[in-house]
Amino acid sequence: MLKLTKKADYGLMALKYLAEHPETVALSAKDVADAYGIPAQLLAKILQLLTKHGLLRSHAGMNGGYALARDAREISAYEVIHAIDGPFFITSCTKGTKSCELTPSCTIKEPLARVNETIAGVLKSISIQDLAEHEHPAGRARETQGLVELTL
Amino acid sequence: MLKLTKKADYGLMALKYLAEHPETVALSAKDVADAYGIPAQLLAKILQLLTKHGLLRSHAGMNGGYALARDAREISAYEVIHAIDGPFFITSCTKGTKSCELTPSCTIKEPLARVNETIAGVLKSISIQDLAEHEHPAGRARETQGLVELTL
DNA sequence: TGTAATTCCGACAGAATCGGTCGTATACTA
DNA sequence: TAGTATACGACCGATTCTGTCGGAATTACA
Ligand code: SF4
Ligand code: SF4
Repeated sequence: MLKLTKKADYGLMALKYLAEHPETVALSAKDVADAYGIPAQLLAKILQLLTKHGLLRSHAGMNGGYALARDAREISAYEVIHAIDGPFFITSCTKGTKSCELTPSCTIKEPLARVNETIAGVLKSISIQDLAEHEHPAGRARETQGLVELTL
Repeated sequence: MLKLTKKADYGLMALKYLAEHPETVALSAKDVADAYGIPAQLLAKILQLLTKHGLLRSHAGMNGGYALARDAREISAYEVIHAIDGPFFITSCTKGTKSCELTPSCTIKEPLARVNETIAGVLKSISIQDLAEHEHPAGRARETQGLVELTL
């Protein structure tokens, strides 16, 4: 139910971690996994996905690892989710293959498609940088403020 | 992955259908199920859930069925989802029971909680009425417009 | 009073998705 | 050449989701 997968969750954590260590050339999957207690092999696969989608740059071999492919503020949460979990749809229709078979009779897929766009917009408006900035427990620091318009 | 369950989907369809038939006193689960091709017994259980949460009023026996408990514009998509799928959380933490065990080390749950609130806000701003109004294929009719604010 | 329609409820099974592991191949560095 | 790290695919157990079944309680109506 409208829930992020843990893989996406882990991916966001990892990217944030990388964003917080800009000085290092590259961090290995294991480094990041250990920092949070994420299963290392699983995170490795996630980082590979992110690399394949151009969000990270990887380097094999000793002292290898991963680094952000662009500035943290140019990577949106939407991209991360999309890279890890595939196309973003809140409904089962529009899902390319295997759409729900009552698509023809369904009368709410249109409005839901707009809801989908709205939520996607929210996700697109959030950058890794935004996640990293808010260490501050009390959020009294400069606040990123996005305005999302919903037109049904 | 950030996807509506089919139950919630069906629930929304059913409520919309009820909203479109205000003249009838009550419609049986089977009536609605047949109208769209939804498995009848499954829809029955869904409608029962919605009843238990006060979104519908039910009446057993012959000529019984379900009717909206309030005006269609007073019922939000959020309530429907909440009634059917339970508490709304995009993350696995904050989920009361069985939270993800790396909640302590996790540094993104705070920002994600705000994203959660934002999306919940989007859902709350959508009423059954909104869904029902937009039969019009080309959405050039009066548009419902909500503004959702995202503050990370 | 009896019967049909209908809600109500719990249990359950099959399917799909998800989380995580393993094994191996490949690439890079020293 | 040895060691470190990514790359990739197969696989499996756990969980969640979808849908079905069976039966009990309610109500209308003949
Ligand atoms: S078609 Fe209607 S029911 Fe089927 S998935 Fe899309 S929205 Fe949900
Ligand atoms: S704690 Fe962090 S990792 Fe665990 S669910 Fe919440 S957000 Fe995801």
